Amino acid sequence: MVYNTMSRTKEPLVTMRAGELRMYSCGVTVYDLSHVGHAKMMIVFDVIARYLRFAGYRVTFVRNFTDIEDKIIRRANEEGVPAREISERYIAAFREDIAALGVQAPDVEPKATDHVPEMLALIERLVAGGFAYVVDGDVYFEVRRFPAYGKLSGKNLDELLAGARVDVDDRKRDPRDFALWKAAKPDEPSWPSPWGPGRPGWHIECSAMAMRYLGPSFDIHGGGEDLIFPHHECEIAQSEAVTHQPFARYWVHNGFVNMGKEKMSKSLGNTLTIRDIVKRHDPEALRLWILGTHYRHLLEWSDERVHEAAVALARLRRPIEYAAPYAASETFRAAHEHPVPAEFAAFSRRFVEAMDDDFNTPEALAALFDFSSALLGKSLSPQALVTGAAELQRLARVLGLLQRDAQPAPPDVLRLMDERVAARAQRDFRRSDELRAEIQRLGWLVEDTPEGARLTRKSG
RNA sequence: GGCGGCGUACCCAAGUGGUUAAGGGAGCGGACUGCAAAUCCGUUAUGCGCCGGUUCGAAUCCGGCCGCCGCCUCCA
Repeated sequence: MVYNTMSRTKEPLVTMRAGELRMYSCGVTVYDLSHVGHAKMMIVFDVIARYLRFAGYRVTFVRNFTDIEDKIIRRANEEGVPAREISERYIAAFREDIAALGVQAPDVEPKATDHVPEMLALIERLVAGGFAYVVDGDVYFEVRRFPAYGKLSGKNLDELLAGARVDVDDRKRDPRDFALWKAAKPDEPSWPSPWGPGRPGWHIECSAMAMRYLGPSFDIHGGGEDLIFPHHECEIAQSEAVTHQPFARYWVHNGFVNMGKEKMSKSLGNTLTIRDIVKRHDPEALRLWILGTHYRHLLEWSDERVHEAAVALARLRRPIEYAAPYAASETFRAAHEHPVPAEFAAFSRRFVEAMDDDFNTPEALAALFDFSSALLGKSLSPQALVTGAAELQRLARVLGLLQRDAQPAPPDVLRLMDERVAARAQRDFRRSDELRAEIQRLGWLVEDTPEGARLTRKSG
């Protein structure tokens, strides 16, 4: 089941082509560093894509870059460099940031400026079909000609007009009409067009790129909830006016990350960049924190909550650390080929059921935590522990968690461990404790167990 | 004003008609330990913003009220 903004209900997921799923999600406008809000959106759609693949779909995932836009141009003019330099700079920064978050690259990452011909073709068809009109080199979509306008956001045209704070531009036939093409102003990048040099409006790029890579009608279209109106509403209008078929079947929108009670936004100056967060938190902890709340719900930024997630992550990971020595040994080399014990099947089933229910990651995580407890609690056979831990990791990876295998300790840590074992044998606990503290400084935790001391990497 | 969302324990957060209201964090008591850590056991909501109603039965449905938030303008 997937919650569809269009119907405002959860609907069974039925793809247009059996076994195949085509998905488009609106990317970022590259004029500045990305913040936690972007991180949430990227992680949410990363998990959706991962899960759909896990569930057996052949997924084609497209996510664009908006690399021509007012704010990019303004910034370029401020710095006295070409717009392209700004967009390239922040595309590179964006890629670095989300790679640090473990977000997998989509199948296609188109840039708006590489698809101007496709946009022009679309606009020409809209003009030819009477859905758009030209004024002084600008081209506007005439909302009145598309009666379904408002169907996604639940707005009706009259109310839109009543509360209209839209820019009053008398050249437009109606204040609600939106720009498909903007005539070039001095000092702006421009492309030739049948209506003179200019640049594309914001909405048309997504229609053009989605259609180019996914066809006129595809399965899932996603983005932040703020894009429902006007962005996605406009995409639907301009696309469906041309194609006469549903642009996307399912509209999926993620909830925001707030700073305190306020929305995070550049204009309020309360953004927190991904880079700043990654400096002080394990990226997987950030991911766990984000996935601990349903994707459609609002999240309030808190360093404390992310820290708690780091602690929880260590717990989740523990069975993998415990299983590592066995898994590495010769005897269990083929452990992955052993079937997962039946007693663990319930956890996998619960995980899948949760994810099938509109990507309910909090519930899926609960299943993983219970799984983890089951692996830690009873004294399992090494074989059960190894296969169970492998299954736990396989599921966690669908959420982008527990990506790393347990790592062997470096030689200097092992040397200190040997020293500590010797000290303890002589009941020299003072020395033993010193060594334990020393090892901790190197990033490893020492746990004494009946089977001897165990080393685990410190996390969070 | 229009549209939408939220209010569940000390904190975060699932659950949207039916056994004892998930899970994580935090606290407290205990076991284990040389001490720890980890783990385990016990414990912290007879109640899910408030008031009514429907029902054999509601956190879940309906009505009203209170509080918080988002969109309607660039925004993930």
